[in-house]
Amino acid sequence: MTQIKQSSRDKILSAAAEVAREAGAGRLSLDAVAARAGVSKGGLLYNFPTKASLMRALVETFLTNFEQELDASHTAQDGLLSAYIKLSAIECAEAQHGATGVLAAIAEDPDFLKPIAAFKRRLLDRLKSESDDFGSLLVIYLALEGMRSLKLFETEVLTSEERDLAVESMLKIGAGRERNSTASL
Amino acid sequence: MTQIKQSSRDKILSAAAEVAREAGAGRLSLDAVAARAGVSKGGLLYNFPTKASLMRALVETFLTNFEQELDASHTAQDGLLSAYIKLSAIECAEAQHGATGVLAAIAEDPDFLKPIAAFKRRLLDRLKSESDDFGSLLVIYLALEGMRSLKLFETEVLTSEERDLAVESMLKIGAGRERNSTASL
DNA sequence: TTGACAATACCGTCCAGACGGTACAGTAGC
DNA sequence: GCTACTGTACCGTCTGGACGGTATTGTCAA
Repeated sequence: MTQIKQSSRDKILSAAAEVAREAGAGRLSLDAVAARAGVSKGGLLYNFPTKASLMRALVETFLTNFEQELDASHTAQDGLLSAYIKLSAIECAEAQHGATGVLAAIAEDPDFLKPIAAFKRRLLDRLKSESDDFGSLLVIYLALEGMRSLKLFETEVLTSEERDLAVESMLKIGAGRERNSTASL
Repeated sequence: MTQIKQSSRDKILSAAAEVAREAGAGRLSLDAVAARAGVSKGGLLYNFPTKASLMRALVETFLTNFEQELDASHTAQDGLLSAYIKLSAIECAEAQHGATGVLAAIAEDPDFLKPIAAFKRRLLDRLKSESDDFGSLLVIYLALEGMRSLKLFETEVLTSEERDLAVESMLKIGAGRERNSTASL
């Protein structure tokens, strides 16, 4: 019972992300999402009573997924910064990811930026506490933010080789500055 | 005559950016823009026959303004990279800038990303030709992209002091790598 | 074991309102 | 008298969401 509910919710959420990517973030309609998810509009509205609740779920699942993956990667041998760099690299190398749905949520209501901003700030503070060179950390943090931004907008500005080179440089800059770490490349 | 037309156009363009920022990028309506600009809807549609043409103008003016400012900053004493870093810093420190309108255009139609991506790629290639250390350049380029992204979404993740520190670090990383003097554009 | 009922998970229809866009008559200033 | 609008009225379309209906599954007393 929870199985069916879960899969239906997930289908809707990924359908929403797909529609947002194809039609444009501001052109996400419930009808289109329902059609994409193979669900009737009534069914969609059963799972998400309002459009706003769908958007909220889109943002929340994205953030919690990311945090879980980050915590999973952040093991003993990898410092948080290295884990964050590598996770971001993997995410940006993937063919598609759920961030386009987040963009749709923001287009719908700019208030959705608040939890995202809080999340980012919390992450930066965590990174800050593990670094000795705040200046370099900031540059790396911003560079990852930039990489994610380019990916988010699906503008293929960088080639995959350039992205790899950028990640390599970041690890080189960041590795030496990580507190108590045996950072490997 | 061109004066009046220009000021009216500009009023509409900045009004569109304001509406986008306040209501959300995906909630930009012509009625709201007209009201904001102190112009009738007829007047707006006289200047911009379709919504798409308004969006196009929003993107174009943003890109051309940026390129003009960059070329103006890029003097003999300042290399292109330094100029780009400083210009980005100034832009991100400003209370508001026109990029929110660009976001609205993207929300309306993802195709508007194409000219933006082309612009970014051209800029990166120009920077590339003036640098000896492509890895560091990429990190700086991405960091500026990230800074602009944070500003674009108006998420005040970084304090102004942190932003200054980041810029300082970028200049430090980038300055030594800049290929001196005669740069062929 | 079965029949009555209830909760879940949808479907299909309908509608008020918002939106982009058109048309056009009027007018202020150069 | 032309340019550059204003103001209003209107149309067709789309959208979010409300609502009533329904099939399936689960629960529980008799």
